[in-house]
Amino acid sequence: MTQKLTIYNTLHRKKEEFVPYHPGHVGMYVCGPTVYGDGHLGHARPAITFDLLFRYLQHLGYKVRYVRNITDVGHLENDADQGEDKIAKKARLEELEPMEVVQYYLNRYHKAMEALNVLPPSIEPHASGHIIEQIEYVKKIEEAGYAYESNGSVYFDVEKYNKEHHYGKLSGRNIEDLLNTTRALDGQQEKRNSFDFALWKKADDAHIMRWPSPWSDGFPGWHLECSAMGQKYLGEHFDIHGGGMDLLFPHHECEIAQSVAAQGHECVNYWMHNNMITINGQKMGKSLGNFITLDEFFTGNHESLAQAYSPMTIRFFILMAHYRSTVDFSNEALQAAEKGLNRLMEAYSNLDKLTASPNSTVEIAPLRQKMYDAMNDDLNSPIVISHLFEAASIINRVIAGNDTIDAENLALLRATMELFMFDILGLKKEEKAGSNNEEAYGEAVNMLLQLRMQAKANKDWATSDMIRNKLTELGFVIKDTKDGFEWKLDK
RNA sequence: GGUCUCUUGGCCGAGUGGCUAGGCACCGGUCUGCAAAACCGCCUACAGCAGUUCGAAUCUGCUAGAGACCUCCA
Repeated sequence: MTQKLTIYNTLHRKKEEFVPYHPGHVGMYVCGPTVYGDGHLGHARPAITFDLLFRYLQHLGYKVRYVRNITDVGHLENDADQGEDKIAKKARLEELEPMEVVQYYLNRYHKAMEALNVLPPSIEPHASGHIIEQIEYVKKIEEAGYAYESNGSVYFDVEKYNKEHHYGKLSGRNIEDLLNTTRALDGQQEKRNSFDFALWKKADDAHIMRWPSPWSDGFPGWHLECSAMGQKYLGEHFDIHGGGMDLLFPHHECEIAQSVAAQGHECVNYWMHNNMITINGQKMGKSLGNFITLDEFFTGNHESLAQAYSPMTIRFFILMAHYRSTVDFSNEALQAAEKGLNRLMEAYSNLDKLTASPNSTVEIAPLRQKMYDAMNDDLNSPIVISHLFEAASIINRVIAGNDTIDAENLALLRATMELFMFDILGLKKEEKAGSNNEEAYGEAVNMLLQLRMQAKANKDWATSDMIRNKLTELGFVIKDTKDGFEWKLDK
């Protein structure tokens, strides 16, 4: 492990050298999707960002346990008291079992992730499968004195917690600000303070998804699953917790409060947050209804899309921006990504055409190190890509005769492109979207036979026979008909 | 309203005190029967104003604009 990775820690608002809690091992938790709808472009961002990190950490030699949860319970529709579980609501609309809805969208999510070449995490725990752990977690917070029960629900006592700890240390808030920004839509008499958050919610009669607990039949609060499952699979201390910036507050802030309350200490060393994808300058999100699903990108079936964009184009597009910057979606930007990616892929294919010279006018080792430097600098994928384009340029210049490369550098060039393009950035070759090989080859055969017809008309028997003989040799059976031809492949 | 962030060339997007990425598009050239690709070259930007400095896209202040969070959200 000669490379020194630095990552931006949201907790301290600065880049820090990454030092794992247990040498050689990394525990990493990332907030996954709520599976009550199709994944959209915004979901691809954290998946790809932390896939990049996962791949790079593994390349550096760490044994990584990567946990990405599936939220399938507990998110409330509107404000905490009147809302009903999002998944339960959707289920009733579609007259399906809640878990049927979960399974349906989870399958589709996995399919999209696979298309994007996002590696599966080590563990993908479901919130619904960890109700017991969550109840135990609430008990611990209760025992520590940071929770109170109210009408069958349990809330976190933020005011009390804040007397001994800083509630808001991650998001840069303080409790006074939160008091001043009380929302008009509150009306939550159960809570002592508007900023208290639910640990356990009593379910009303209409609520389908419910579990028994010491307090009521109900469901866990939505910050709880990450604390409980993170602790279960990664321990009381682990290295990295990631997610979208929009989860910073309140979700991750509450997680910290929960773990400090339950365990007496924080459990995460590095908090990482990816920025949002915007559309017309606005965040792409469910609530705004301005999202484009991944399937729509892959098929081009959306009014805002000028064409279909392949999964690798989407992946490359996301990697062309740094994960902490916003990325604005536009057809021009995606088309630029598509063309740029093609250029890289073609250059990689052109490696086969290179022949080594005794002398080299290019040196690959410094270029390779620059790619490492960029990755080490808080996963600066745009810089890595710029150096990949430099590598592509070298390949093309050697072919054009403007540069020469020796065998050693050529081998290193190939290894470097494979390492960074395929292993670390996770790009892969893909068939052109919508193309059908067999159909295209068939049309080419038709064209040859058309040419043969013309040759026959011109009594150019040499050309006509040459085409027929050559095709027969290749395994085609040609039959002349009264006004044309037929062919089939006899294999 | 509170807290925070951002504003880079036609478009996307790095860069955080001097060496001024990269991609896409455009334009000129080489190559080519023509084209495409490739190669060579061109375009040299940092919202505005003021300040700090030998020197600022980069630091400070103000102004303008945009966005995020404060409510489920990747």
